[in-house]
Amino acid sequence: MQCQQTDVSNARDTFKEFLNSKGLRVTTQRLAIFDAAYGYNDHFTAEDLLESARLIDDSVSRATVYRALPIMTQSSLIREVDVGRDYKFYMANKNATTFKAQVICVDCDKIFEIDAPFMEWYGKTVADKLGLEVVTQRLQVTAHCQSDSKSMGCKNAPSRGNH
Amino acid sequence: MQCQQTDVSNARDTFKEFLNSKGLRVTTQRLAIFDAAYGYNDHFTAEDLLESARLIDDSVSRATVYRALPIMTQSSLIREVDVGRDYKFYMANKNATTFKAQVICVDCDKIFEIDAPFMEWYGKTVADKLGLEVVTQRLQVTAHCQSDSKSMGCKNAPSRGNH
DNA sequence: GCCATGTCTGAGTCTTTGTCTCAATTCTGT
DNA sequence: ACAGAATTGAGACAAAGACTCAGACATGGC
Repeated sequence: MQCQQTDVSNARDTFKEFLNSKGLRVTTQRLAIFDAAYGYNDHFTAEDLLESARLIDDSVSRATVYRALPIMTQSSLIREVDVGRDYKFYMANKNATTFKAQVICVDCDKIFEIDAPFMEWYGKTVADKLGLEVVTQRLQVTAHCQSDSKSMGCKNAPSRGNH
Repeated sequence: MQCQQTDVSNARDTFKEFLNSKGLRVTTQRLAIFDAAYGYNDHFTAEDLLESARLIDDSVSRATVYRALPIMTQSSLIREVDVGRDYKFYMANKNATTFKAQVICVDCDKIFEIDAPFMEWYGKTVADKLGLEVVTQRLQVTAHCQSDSKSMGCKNAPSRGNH
């Protein structure tokens, strides 16, 4: 817990440095939004983030959250997690960035992340073969997870927003 | 070209059979939408499809297009291609269905598809390890494709909807 | 510590994708 | 051809997210 807090503080400083380096201003709203984002241990949506940021600073507006998200994503402190819905998920990039696959349960809406190290190799292969400069890679798996005892514990009916 | 037309006719018949088998009706609108979809040699959005379908039958409404898309997807004659935008792309499933990765150029918005056969193995691995029943798998790569002579030919500025 | 400058913000409006409703229409089996 | 049920079009509706603009506020220079 204490260690976690130190991490968050470090990340916060990194974020401030990032803002400075880009000539962007360090505002209380941006910090509130950042802190809210790092308060999650799981995935969250823009609307989730708005709500949490408002607990820290109740004046934070929707527009500011939507404006802050691409900045935080660009800083690599936050990661976009696309799960093929009409809205996006985000996640604090607390761990070292290894290649991950997202497993999305079609029944209970939960998102699991698992290592997919071969994606690094795949990215290089694509870059070589096609002469492209790879920017991002995403591997998504949708699955049922409610079937049996081996499963990761989802036995819930579909619902939205409980992440 | 002639061969292609035969393919399209076959697909049309397959679609009619699919509708019948599901107790769904064969309507002029559904066929117009289907023909419009098979008229594309590339990816298209729901709005693109609405426009093209109206060239065949100008009474086709937006609601009917959106209602037809899941039916066509279910029939496997059309494939959903998610590229992490706020809207979905679709594609006629003219070729045999192998596992594909989508390469999306961040500069010119073009979508290339390339074989990614190892995804089948990966799906099985995930299923085994986690006790999940895999439903779908998607591998997306975003990249710059305008850099050099080896590239696939995109030298364009960003723009939307030119597929 | 204060000021001027230019960035950032909040509130609300607007856009876009996609869904829903319901009366009118049109397939389909008989 | 007919009845009955599925389908349709038009438009209302919903939700995510972008845009606008006047007022607020970081920031660097003094």
